Amino acid sequence: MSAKETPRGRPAVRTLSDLARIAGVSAGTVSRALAGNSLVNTDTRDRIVALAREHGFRPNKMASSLRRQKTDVIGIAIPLGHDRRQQISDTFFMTLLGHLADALTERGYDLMLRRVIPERDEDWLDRFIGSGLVDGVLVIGQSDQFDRIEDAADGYLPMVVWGNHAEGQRHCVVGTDNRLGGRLATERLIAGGARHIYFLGDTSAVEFAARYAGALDAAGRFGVTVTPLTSHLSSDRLEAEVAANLDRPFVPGDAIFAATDTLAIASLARLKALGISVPDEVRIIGFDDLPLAAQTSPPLTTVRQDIRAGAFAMVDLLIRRLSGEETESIVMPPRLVVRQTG
Amino acid sequence: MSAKETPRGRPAVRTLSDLARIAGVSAGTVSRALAGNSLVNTDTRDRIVALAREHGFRPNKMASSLRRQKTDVIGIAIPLGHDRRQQISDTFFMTLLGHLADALTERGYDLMLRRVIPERDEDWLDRFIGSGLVDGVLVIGQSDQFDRIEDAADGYLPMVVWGNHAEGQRHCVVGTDNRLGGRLATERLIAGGARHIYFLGDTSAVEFAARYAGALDAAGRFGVTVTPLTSHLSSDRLEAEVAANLDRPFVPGDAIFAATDTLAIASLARLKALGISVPDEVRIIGFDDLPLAAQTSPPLTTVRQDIRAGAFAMVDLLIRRLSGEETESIVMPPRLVVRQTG
DNA sequence: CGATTTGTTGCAAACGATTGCAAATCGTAC
DNA sequence: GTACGATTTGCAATCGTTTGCAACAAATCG
Repeated sequence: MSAKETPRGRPAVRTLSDLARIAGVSAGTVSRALAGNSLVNTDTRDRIVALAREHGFRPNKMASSLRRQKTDVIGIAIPLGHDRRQQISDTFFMTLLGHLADALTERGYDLMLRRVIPERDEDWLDRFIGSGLVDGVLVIGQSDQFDRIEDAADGYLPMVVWGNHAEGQRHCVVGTDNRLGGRLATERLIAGGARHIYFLGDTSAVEFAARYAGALDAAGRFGVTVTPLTSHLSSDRLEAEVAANLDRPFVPGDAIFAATDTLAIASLARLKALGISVPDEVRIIGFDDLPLAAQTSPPLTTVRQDIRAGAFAMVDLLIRRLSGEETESIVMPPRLVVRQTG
Repeated sequence: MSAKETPRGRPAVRTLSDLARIAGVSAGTVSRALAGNSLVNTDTRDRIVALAREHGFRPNKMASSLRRQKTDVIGIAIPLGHDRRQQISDTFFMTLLGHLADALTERGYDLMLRRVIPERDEDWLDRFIGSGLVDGVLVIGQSDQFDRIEDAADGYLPMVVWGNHAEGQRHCVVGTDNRLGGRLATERLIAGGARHIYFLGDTSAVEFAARYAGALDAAGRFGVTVTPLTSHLSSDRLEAEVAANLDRPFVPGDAIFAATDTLAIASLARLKALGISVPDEVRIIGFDDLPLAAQTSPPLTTVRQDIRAGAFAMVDLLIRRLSGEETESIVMPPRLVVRQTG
């Protein structure tokens, strides 16, 4: 009982050498046999593969990674801005993550998830990149870390970021044209008679700032005013902040453009509680088109981001960058989905 | 330009030996210095740490893991049953995942996510465990893989599963008392006058089967009938299946117990579209108490699972198992949250 | 039958960090 | 001035896999 044993009482076969001894060949041969495609006699290979299966042997990935200088793991970093402690559970990011998992799995990569709080750890991105743990990095959301991401991008090719695209930026990004989206939503509200628009969201996040800017673009052209109402997304603050922000007298011509469906849905619920009719008294448009948007009552008018397409685009770009290509960013067009709230 | 260079043009310092040469010490000393707590002269340590920072050096985690036989990574496996292609984006799992990420990060572990399709890969769990990539494994949902999980648990201690607890099972599980939850929901419906209950969900998944069983328990005692209506959770089928299942004449005394809030919310929307009033004509109770449940209209009555507590419990158990303890399973009590639909 | 090719295998050196052990240094006490 | 203990440091083996190179056998050719 000195050596580690399997449940069935056989001494465990843990290394290539163990298996090699049993098979009566060298470790190198076993390695080649299990790798499949190399130059090993077919009979030997089959014999070794059979033995490996029988003993439940699997090669140690750490050793393999070290030797090959390749881990077949893609890192996914989720920077959580100071305010949004719980943002990782934000539906949008989670949906994106799900699709990324699909796309990466399909290509044979594992995902390593890292939740990051930038102000507790200045060095988060370089640490992740330099750890040798991952072959490439996907960053979900720029949060307030735009500059740090730019810095990292200078010395590190295999990185793709979900977020907003700014003129002349150096890191490769996939995202929706947030400014255009903001413009579309606002134009729609104005066409419906809005004279004063409340923008609900945290404009210190780059992507939301762009949506806000789009709203201003449209509003400016029609002489409509836009008032930002700061609301954060963390589930513990969201409801209270929305409630506080909507605790005001609404007058005809008021409308709400929410930076996110999550905020729009919370607003909808809040206004209903206040006895304010949507869309008759106040119109609301959201952003994202989460699956739920279609199921609220009344169904939410919103700006659609194609999350699935975005995820697959990110993975595609990353794979190309892994082989050295300097890919361009992709900005996807948003689409206004008109339902009943605005 | 022969060696790899940093953006600023210095030759890159990639290994302990590189840094050791610069610092004029041996690699071992650098290792100890960076590890912090060892027996190195304070001055030398500070000097080395400063040099490391200056050159942006970080030790290679692969090599470290290999040598220490420890990765500081916890694997999270998400088995996707045959029908639920997209289940990874199911809100419940995503919320759980978010909390797991919180809890693990707090303890200094990284997460390695693996989406798994059991019937395409019989060997998924053993492969994950044996890869040497992870120190321990959390499995999110048993799907239809109960037996395989049992097998793996025999030879592998550091594994904790989210799911249903069955009498005498060997793997350590954290979950809600699904049967009790089903009973609570059903009793409530019956107390409200229900004479016939439709169970909406896929009873081939263990956890849902238990909720169904709980419904039968309660119904049996009161002579009420329960009809299962199979509905899957994958986002591409959900809406259509719910629609099809609810396309029937409802009579007074009919009520719906949905295996999941997601299904309950879809039902709510569907009934509204059909002009059937909830809860006046049909009462609905869901399961999970997702954040959205409070925001539907009318707000959803549901059975609450404490996802956050569950996640932290899983991590806690796993940590204890990592140090050799044979922990017991934890079954958490569900709580009926009465809102307005049932 | 010797020389060359082809096909398989073994050998041993990586990959980069960690760590037990031995060696070196320093200070201090006798 | 030597001896002893306490710190610091260096040396070298190790984790388990991969892979270039050389060795070997079998097969082909002249």
